[in-house]
Amino acid sequence: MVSRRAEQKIQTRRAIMDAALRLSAERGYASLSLRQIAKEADIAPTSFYRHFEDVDDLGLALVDEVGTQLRQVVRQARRRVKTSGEGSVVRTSIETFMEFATSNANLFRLLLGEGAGNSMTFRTAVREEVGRFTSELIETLEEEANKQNRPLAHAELAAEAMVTVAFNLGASALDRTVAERAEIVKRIVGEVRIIMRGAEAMGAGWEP
Amino acid sequence: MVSRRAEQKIQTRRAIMDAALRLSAERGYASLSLRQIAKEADIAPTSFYRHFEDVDDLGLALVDEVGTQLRQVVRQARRRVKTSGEGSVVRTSIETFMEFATSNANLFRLLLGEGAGNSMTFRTAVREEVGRFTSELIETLEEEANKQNRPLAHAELAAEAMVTVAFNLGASALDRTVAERAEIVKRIVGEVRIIMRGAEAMGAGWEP
DNA sequence: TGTACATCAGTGAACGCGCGTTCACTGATGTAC
DNA sequence: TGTACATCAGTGAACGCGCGTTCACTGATGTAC
Repeated sequence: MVSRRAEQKIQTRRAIMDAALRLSAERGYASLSLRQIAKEADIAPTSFYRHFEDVDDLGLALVDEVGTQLRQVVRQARRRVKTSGEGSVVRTSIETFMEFATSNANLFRLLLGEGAGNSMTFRTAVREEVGRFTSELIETLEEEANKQNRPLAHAELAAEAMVTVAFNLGASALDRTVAERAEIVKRIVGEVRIIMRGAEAMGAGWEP
Repeated sequence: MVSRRAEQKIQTRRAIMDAALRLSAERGYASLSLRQIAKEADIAPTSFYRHFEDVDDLGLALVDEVGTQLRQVVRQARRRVKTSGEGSVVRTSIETFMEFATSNANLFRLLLGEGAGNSMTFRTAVREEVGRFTSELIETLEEEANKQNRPLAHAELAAEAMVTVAFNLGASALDRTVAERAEIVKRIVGEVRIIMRGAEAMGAGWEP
């Protein structure tokens, strides 16, 4: 699979995916047409079929890609904090996440902008990708709790709430101006802190 | 505006809105076509224009309707708890909310399933409706905090996080079986409690 | 290395289809006198 | 009350358009000998 032909094919596939991302940023993934994508990618509409079964199949490939990238980036940030030993892991994760979301708005919108409105397969794929992300956050929370000897109640619930807040407010930030976006990031950090505090309070057996 | 003609017109308008809701439950609002809606409503495609400017205009009317209904229902539940004096206001609100969401799945999906992927006007309208809901929750939280003499920190952030969690997990519950749905409701309640606890902990000046 | 054949990414023409929108219309309902 | 006219919700034909998909093709690249 290193022949000129194979390389060319991979390149075209890439062009199609990039074209779809560019278009979905403008008009949303749900309204993409095969012909629009083909035109944007500079290929004949019929050539699309050499790479994907249909537009939905392309969507799945994109969701997979954005999910993988996002988890990679956040994992790296977490590792950086761990080894350097400075900064809060949770907070750094959120900041890195928002950075990624902002600079990969097109990819990210795909993961969140479009919960419903699309085919069932697509929705399921998105949900799984978000689930994978949540799982990694649960692990991080539990590790951190053990290390600091601060028990956490309901790490799964706390993680799910954090991811839901970050992803959804994060998605809403993409439409906004830079100033508004900064404001939203502040709110996300504040809300995640409240959740963290609540989980710690419940873990400590603290009763109001 | 009580003439036979006017009554008829209102009835047809209702038929169009109901048709759109039925169809959007199956295929999602974003993929509705004017002709499909007209067919489902048993009118000629051209008659649609006697009631709405275009499909987007119909969407705005639906968003307005579902938002108003939802706030009304939750407000009533809150009042009931207040006057009877039994049960937690917050918890009852969530339960009522989920009941509404479940039994008005079509309307509700419209409010949440479709954050992006649609026109900017539509997204803005949805956001405003959710904002109105959040505002009412903030008031409730503050009233409750005063009454119980349990100070709350960042009521706005806490309310936003609660609404985000409830709306989004709530929306994801609509696709599921009854058993899975019950499970999700439990998770929402758990997560909202964590948020509540966090806000109280921060308000009490509790530091870990 | 040269030749003959196989592969296969990319193509262009053609298809039938559902779409949104326009237009001039119909005929029941409403209004003025 | 009866008559003449105005209103206007609902219509059916027609339009041009972009859509997804099929098909037989081309010609560069790859492979076997």
